Amino acid sequence: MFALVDCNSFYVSCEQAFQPRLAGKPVVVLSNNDGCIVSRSSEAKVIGIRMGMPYFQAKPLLAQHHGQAFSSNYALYGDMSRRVMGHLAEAAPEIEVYSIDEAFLNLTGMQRTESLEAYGRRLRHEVLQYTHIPTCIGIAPTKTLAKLANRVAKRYDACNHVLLLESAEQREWALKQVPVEEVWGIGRRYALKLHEQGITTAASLARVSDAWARKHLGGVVGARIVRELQGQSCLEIIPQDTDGPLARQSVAFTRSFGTPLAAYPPLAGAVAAFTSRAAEKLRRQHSATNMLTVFLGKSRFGPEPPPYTSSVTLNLPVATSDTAELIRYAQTALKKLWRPNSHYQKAGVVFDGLETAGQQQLQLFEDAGQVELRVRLMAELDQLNSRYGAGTIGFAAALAGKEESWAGKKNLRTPAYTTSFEELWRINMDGNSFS
DNA sequence: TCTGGGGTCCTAGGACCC
DNA sequence: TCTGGGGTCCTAGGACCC
Repeated sequence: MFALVDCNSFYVSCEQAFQPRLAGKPVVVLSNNDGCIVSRSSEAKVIGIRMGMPYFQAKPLLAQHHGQAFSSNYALYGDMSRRVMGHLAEAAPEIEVYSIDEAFLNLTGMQRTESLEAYGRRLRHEVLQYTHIPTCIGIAPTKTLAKLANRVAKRYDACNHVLLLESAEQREWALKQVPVEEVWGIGRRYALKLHEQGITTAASLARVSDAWARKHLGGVVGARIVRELQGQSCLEIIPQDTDGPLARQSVAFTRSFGTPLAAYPPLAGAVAAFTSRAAEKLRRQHSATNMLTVFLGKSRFGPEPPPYTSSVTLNLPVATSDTAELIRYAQTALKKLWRPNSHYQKAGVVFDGLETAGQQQLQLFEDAGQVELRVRLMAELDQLNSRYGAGTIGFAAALAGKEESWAGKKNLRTPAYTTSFEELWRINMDGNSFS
């Protein structure tokens, strides 16, 4: 059996954990650049604020209902996530941290001491008590059904945040409650296709043939979804080592600009800065890259016609994680990409083809001592930035045009209460209130 | 004025080789 | 008249996730 533990309105719940006065109010958290809504309290959902809604549209609604918006504070959310996951890891034999606010648990053998339903309720209570983060928990024989049970638990008050699907009758009932577009793995395109076929609920999707699923829902992926809905487990828990960051197969840093950019110099500055940040991520997971992509994006809402993004990919002769070297390659890519009289709204740098650092072959004629020196320089740089804050030290190329043009907005951010000494939670000792 | 960011996996089709 | 076929590798693009 699998459990899927999902934090409710996670970013908003993190803000509420430190500001109890926000309880019961419409509260939202904004995406980077304060662009759109990425997390909503249930009160915010009720007044009609949709996921992904641009902030400027949500603003009047929030004002009217005395709600509040916050810029996203990833230092805080990341740390709160680690606390929640740490507790879950202690409570189950195996855990897969699926996203910042979700985890799958393997519950094999857990029924011996208490019922799975009692276990789920106890777990939820403990997480709430230790972290102030509310969760919902779905428990079922497959990961896809556990996700579905979680959905139903979120929706029906009668479930009281926890739903166990054990018998065939329970499963059939739950499948009927969930629209097909809410099944894990069914996105907008597939949902449209399914509706055209008269398949509107998870229950009817569970009855399509293997061949049909293969043909119309992306091959093996679709076939797997259907089997999992039928109760046949096809997806295992993917555990990860708990110390150090999860090693990714690609690493990216992309951002929208504060204002659209046409001139080359500030774009070059932005791309250099984004390359630096992506290279830091690379080194943090002890990887080196042999493939670099730079892309530029134009506004989808402006007068310019599609395509909205264009990119250039370079295959590197030797895998590297050296910021200076990567900035040089990125500038080469940018020169190929940039067109005069275009107004760019965003840019990004992506590294693919990752290898474990230190395994790369030395380039012919390259001086080993020189390489060693560069590696140490990067390590020093990372340490300084980690101790004194991101961007304390970096490359001059990454500064061009920053303040005037490409740096984004983040005007409504709350303090990083738990990870920054400068921003610790302050308790006002001479009054009765927190400040 | 103002519309996010970072990932994964899969398939189709071309290039290339024998 | 007759013009192979199969395997592998790579990449672009689609679809999905949170």
